[in-house]
Amino acid sequence: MFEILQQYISSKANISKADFENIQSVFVPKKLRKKQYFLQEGDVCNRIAFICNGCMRLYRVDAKGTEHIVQFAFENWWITDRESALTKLPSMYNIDAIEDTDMLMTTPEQLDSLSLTIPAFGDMMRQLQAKNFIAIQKRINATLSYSAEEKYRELLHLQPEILLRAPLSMVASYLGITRETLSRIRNKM
Amino acid sequence: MFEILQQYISSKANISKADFENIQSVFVPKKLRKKQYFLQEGDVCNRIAFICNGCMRLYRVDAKGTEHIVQFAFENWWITDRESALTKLPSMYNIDAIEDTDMLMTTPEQLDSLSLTIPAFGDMMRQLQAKNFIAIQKRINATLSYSAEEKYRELLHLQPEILLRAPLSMVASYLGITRETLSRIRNKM
DNA sequence: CGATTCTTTGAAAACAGTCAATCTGTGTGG
DNA sequence: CCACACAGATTGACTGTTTTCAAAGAATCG
Repeated sequence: MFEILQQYISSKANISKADFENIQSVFVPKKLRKKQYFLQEGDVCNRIAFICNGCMRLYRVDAKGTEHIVQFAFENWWITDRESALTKLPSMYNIDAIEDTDMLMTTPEQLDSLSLTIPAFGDMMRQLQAKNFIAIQKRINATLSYSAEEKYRELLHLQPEILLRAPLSMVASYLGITRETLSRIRNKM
Repeated sequence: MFEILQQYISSKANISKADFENIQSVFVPKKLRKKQYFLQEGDVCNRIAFICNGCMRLYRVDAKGTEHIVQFAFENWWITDRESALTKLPSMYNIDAIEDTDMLMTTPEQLDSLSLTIPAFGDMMRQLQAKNFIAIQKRINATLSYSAEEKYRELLHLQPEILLRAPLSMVASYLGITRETLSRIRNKM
């Protein structure tokens, strides 16, 4: 699993072997079965995971019991609840695996301290956050501007991998529409 | 105007007078009239502004000509289009003032270099980005989970200042609903 | 095969959008 | 000081989209 992390890092930043040893040393490998939780609502999140293999989701359950998926994460993505990690308050989100998943786990604090001691790593993390922010802002935009069908078309265009790997009911939840509506849209197209 | 920035910074980070001199030196004061643009769609954004006084909005105009407000910004907020600033590509957003506004302008690059030379300032900026990310994630959540009325109630609860300072048509655009729907919701309550 | 999980379909109801007209308040110029 | 224009907010009637609820139809897995 560490090779995957190494490949990922070396594709994004110029980091020496020695530094990579340091980076590697803060991670712990972990496997999750499909449906297994990484974080449950009510728990404080003090972990962040790098996904080597598999697929996860971050979602919230509303008062009526309906799930709303905020984020999917695949290979070479990071996943955590930043809010709870920052505030140390119980999380309102759940994170679980939607496929059997291999990941490398560490804490946000350890990533921060790596960022300080290895500037190139810090730059990489900042780049990452910036891209993340941009992606999420685009999503706000899509949610505000588009009808159900347009949102689906945009997803098809920008993130087709989600459609290949997540069940349609989760795709619907991610788009903020019902399964039934999504089913009808697909049928029409 | 610089006193406002100084107050803001000293409330968030422990920074010496000398360092503050350095920080101050990269900012240029600028006044915007109501309706004046800070950024127009199609231009590359290479500026970031700290708002000392007034109120601005970041929004997109869709194919039908409808405006969608992504963000409001008030006193002690920063505003920019991170996407265009990072990619150096033309922006798809507009930023303008919805009140006469005093601001302090600089470039993202200068903030980055300050972050490197003054670690406490860098920490502050990272904290800020993290909070920003959390806020925007909550907004995704609201957009996905709530009906028009629930979104309005949440706004009333979490960001009442928007209702006090922005015309209702803009509030509606921010919530992703029409003026008319917002008007009817308010009437009913 | 049987059981679970996921997807589709239909009909009715709720919700929000559209269009057009009216109303309200504010500020400007005669 | 009044009349007018303008921007913003409201209202009503209508249309269209999406949800809801209930049922049935695939697909997957042990």
